[in-house]
Amino acid sequence: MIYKKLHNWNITPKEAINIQNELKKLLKFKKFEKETFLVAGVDLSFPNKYGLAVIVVLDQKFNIKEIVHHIEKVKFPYIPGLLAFREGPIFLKAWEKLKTNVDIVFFDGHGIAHPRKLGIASHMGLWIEKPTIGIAKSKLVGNYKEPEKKHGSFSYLEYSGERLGIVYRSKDNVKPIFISPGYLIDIGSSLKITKLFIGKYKLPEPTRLAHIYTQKIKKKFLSC
DNA sequence: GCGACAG
DNA sequence: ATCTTGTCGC
Repeated sequence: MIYKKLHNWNITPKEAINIQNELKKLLKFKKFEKETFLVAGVDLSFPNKYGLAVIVVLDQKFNIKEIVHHIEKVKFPYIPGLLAFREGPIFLKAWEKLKTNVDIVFFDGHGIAHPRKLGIASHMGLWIEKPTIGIAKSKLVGNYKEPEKKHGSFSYLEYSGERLGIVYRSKDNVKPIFISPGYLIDIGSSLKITKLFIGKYKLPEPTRLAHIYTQKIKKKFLSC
């Protein structure tokens, strides 16, 4: 798949923050209305000094339609708030190898639930020009009330007077997941679509499967 | 200055 | 994320 090159990746943390402040002005959100669609889940692992990105495409019945991956040396450190500058470039190389035209992409991390409203899901959404949703296992910023222990319960994640995401209990008695829209989708649709992809586990199938493959391919890579 | 801090 | 086995609890 193709994408729009919005800026260089060879930059300093300070420049990265400036880029985020500029890109957030381009964000748009809307209701997702397609009835039939394909989704993709993205995740990365880090064997040694390398970054390994995996993209798994699923249909609405959780059937795997395509899987692609890409490995290359990581060039940016992990800094809270700047995750996209570490994982984004590697994900985009994998995206180039993808042949299936997907309708929504789930990322491992936040969307607009970010200090500058530009988490990795929002950032990559702007590059690939597709609706994106951020699925994080812990919060980066914001306040919220702990959801009830029963699966299906949720509360809102608020930051600087705004509702940026949802804290959703996907299964009984498990830590909730943090759902936030990335780009071209609103909060309501993000929750609705995410619910459709929760199977037997806490994490939605797209990112859960991407994570499994990220670990599997990493082992092969390390053993040869 | 102190605490928080996606993966 | 990564280093790593068993183990407590639903």
